[in-house]
Amino acid sequence: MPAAITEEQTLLDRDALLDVAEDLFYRRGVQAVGMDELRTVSGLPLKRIYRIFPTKETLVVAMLERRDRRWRGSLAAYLDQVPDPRERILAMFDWLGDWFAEPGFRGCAWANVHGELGSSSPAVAAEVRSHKQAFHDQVAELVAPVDARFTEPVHLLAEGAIVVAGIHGGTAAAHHARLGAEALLRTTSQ
Amino acid sequence: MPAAITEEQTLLDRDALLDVAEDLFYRRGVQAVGMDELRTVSGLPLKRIYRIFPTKETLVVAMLERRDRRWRGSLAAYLDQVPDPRERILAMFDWLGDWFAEPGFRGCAWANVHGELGSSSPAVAAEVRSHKQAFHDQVAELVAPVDARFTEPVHLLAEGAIVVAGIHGGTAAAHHARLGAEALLRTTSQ
DNA sequence: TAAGATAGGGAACGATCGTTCTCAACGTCA
DNA sequence: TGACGTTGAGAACGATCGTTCCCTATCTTA
Repeated sequence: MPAAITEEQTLLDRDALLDVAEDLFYRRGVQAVGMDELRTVSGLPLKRIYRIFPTKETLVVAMLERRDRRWRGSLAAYLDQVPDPRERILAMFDWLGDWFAEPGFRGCAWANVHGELGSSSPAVAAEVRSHKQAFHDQVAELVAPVDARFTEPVHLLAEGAIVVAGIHGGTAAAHHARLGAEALLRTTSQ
Repeated sequence: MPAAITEEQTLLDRDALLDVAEDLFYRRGVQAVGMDELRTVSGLPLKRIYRIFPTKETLVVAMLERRDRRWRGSLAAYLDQVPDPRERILAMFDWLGDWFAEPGFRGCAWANVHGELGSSSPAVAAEVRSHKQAFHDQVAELVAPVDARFTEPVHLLAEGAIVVAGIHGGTAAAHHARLGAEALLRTTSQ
């Protein structure tokens, strides 16, 4: 009803909209959720949605961006609590296990979106690559204090665990990956 | 024009249709390819398509089934050429690298479809789980002659390599996974 | 208080989805 | 040869997609 929407309100709406979009897109896939459903669930008028995000594609990219910040931030905060470098590497797999155990866990949101839209939307594909690269670099920083040669296998164990957990459910993949990482780390003399 | 379609013709049409569906679904995603496009590209009348597969979902499941037989068969044939048990494990990563290098490689077809339809189609989700379980068991048979404790990490390295290669392209992930497997295998005394 | 600008609510747009139906044309068998 | 049954070609169906537009109601400013 008012005749002027503050910039602050726009940011609030933007965040509320991303909350709804992230939940629905992750649960059911991007193409299975229409803009009308985002309107219904968020309670925001379609006009406002399209003023904040001119297309569905930009909304998807923004959702992935914010999720990336939160996801990697949560991981970093968890790892910061572990002082020992070797234990910190293994803690990543504990963090993954906690994630897998969350209700509604359905694998890697970026990989899922990439499989669905990666070949038709360059913007989405770029955002997914950006996240995956950032996660890889985060693993590299985590592993470097022990032995940088373990960066790639540790990273691949983590990625493999995410995929397997996403399809089969449960936390077993995180434990298996952790055991694999332990075995690798043992190959370096202290 | 004829008034009776032989069972043999049905099998030929079925295979030709699965060829088209597998190619298009893998390249662009399932939801991005309509039944009309399958008709156009395959040259088969829509009526015949729906006689062979009563719904799009059954077509997707059949496509995944056949791809699973071929994919795992190709891997098994490649591994059969390698007599040494340790080398045979590493050869799996060479085979993955060859796969990653194929033009049009776009990651794991099963993971992609699972991300797109897994939450809305139980039949598709079951087929994906079946394939992933079968691949896991294939890795278990491959690894057991050396040391069964390496089954899970080797499997996760392979799954991780597939995801990373699907998003970033290139064969580097296969080489990294192979190096990781070599390091693991060295931890067991010959 | 009157004029102008912008908001919300939701209908409407053209396109496309998976699926079904119509109908003329043909092969098969009495 | 003629009735029947099945086919191919594609129109048509209702639903839904992302996006735009209309119109009334409200707030802001003169």
